[in-house]
Amino acid sequence: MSVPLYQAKAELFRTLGHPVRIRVLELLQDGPKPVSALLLEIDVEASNLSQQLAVLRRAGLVESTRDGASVMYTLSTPDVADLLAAGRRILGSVLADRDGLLVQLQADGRGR
Amino acid sequence: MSVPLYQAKAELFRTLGHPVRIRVLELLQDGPKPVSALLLEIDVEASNLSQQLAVLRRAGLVESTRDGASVMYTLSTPDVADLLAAGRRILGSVLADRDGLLVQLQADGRGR
DNA sequence: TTATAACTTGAAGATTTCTTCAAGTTATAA
DNA sequence: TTATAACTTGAAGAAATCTTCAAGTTATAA
Repeated sequence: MSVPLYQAKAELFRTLGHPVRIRVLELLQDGPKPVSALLLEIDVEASNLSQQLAVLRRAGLVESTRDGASVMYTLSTPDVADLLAAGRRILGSVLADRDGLLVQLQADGRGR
Repeated sequence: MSVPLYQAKAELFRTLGHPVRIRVLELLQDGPKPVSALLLEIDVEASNLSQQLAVLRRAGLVESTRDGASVMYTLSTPDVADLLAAGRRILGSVLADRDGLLVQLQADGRGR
């Protein structure tokens, strides 16, 4: 019944393995946001975003609370920021500047 | 046709999203190891391990060199360790939250 | 009450990823 | 030369994940 630790880790990383989910987490680093705000910044259909938010919720990475007609999302722990930052660093050392991604990465790092 | 940064990030995380690949990276943190040594510690068929090693190689996370009849694997950057450590921390805070909820839930159930 | 905005959900087909198998290298031992 | 150990590879069916659609909530405005 107990899930091995390395499997829990794999599941955590797999949860991050989707462009929309990555974007959501990055946007939430700046503070709680309603779905409508996420929709303005991420180019995806509402139902699709909802599906991805559900994945993040199930993994325990975000939490939602209803606020009137809208629903607010928050990172459930600020540690998520560390993970994203570590990811950025790895990309930096691993990416042999394919089509300028490295340059984007540097700009991104300074951004926040 | 450049790959957006957040997509590259998602691919990186997805690469980590497999128990065998996680274990390989963890084992390689202690230094280079031949496939035979990995096989001793990970319960998986040789061909399956090879497939997973190929995924890690394609992602640029590990490098291999032939040494006589055996093949040595190394982390291509020590930054990988940071990523795994960050993952561990998140798991810690997320599981702690979960457990807290579980306790609450049980207490609530007994209450009525 | 009715309508609408803001989201979520379940289902289903499309796409990816996994696991396994059979076959193929490369290096060394007999 | 032949055999064997140590790995890798391509292919194929199984399993998991994605995207989209239709339908359903919940809260508020008309």
